[in-house]
Amino acid sequence: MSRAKAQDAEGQELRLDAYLPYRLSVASNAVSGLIARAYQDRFGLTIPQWRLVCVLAEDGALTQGQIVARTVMDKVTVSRAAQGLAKRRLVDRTEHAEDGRSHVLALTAEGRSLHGEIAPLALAYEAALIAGLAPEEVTLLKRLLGRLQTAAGQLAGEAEPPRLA
Amino acid sequence: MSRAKAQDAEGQELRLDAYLPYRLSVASNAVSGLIARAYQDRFGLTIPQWRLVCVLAEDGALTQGQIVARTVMDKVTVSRAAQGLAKRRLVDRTEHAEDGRSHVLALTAEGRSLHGEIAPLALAYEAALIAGLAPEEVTLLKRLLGRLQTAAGQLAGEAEPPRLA
DNA sequence: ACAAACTCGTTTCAGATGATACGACCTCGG
DNA sequence: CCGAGGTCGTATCATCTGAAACGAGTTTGT
Repeated sequence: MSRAKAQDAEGQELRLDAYLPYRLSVASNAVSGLIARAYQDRFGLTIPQWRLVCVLAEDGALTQGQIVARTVMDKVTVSRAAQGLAKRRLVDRTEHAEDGRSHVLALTAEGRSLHGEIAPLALAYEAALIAGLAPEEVTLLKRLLGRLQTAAGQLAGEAEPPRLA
Repeated sequence: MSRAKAQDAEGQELRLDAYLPYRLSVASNAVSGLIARAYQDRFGLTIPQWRLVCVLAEDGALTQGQIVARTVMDKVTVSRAAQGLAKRRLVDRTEHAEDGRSHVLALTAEGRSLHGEIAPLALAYEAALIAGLAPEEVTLLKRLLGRLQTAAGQLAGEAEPPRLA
């Protein structure tokens, strides 16, 4: 009995299947793998490239730095994705007028057309994934994911680990 | 108006910030990065190694094949994680009595002791991550993640993409 | 005006990842 | 038996990733 009490005091014992970071990682890998294969097979796009196309279609022309801030990608990843897209003439890189270091990225007509093709497929995948869920569950899920992300960001900023219970 | 109607018929337009696979990936990367750094810095464990330690502590001795089935990891990943742990004498690899190809992995005393050290930290991280959430929200989140995982698995099995709406 | 310090983006390098091929072993049918 | 085909785990390779160094350009301070 004192053993059970000690466990309560420490929080529950650890079970991998119930461990949130594990569940999150497994679910994310399953979904990302699915999506990645679809875009790769159908359009020859990697996920970073797809994200670039997507934000450029949404926001118009952006510098790489802005894309790094907008999406949560490393600047190296963005750089490579931009090179790949530029080589295929899906985006246009023009010199930034006011800053000689920076380039402005924008979709070409072909890039916009590609985005128009992929977007319905992307939405169909999302719809298929959440087919079994109630709309309010989806809303809540997205909100919770956002909270986890910010919580992880804050904890990463702190040098110290969380206090042990 | 006919334009808005057409959008409705296709489902909403695509916005990256609201796109579930994106949100999931970003949240997972943030959490995994945090956890990975913590285990690496404090105990010199990679995430696959940590998962191995965890399932061995939970389930006792297992073969690598069983671990592959139990966790969702590639057999190559498991193989390398097991080698690393064996080199540090945290797990013991003994020949399988009935199958000469297979090895049985089990935690050594040192491995169990390490697990005892990490588990509270792991739980503290989880607790810190979900600090802002209601308990029933956490339960629901885990269930929803499970559903996404199975949905992704099913879709990956099918050759065809989801029907466009 | 000029040098130090900073930012943008690329390159390089080291580590992680997973598909594939492989060697070793087991099993099953003849 | 024994050979075909399967499974367990490892090795190899090609790819992806991000940390760090770097060149080019800009800003700041004096």
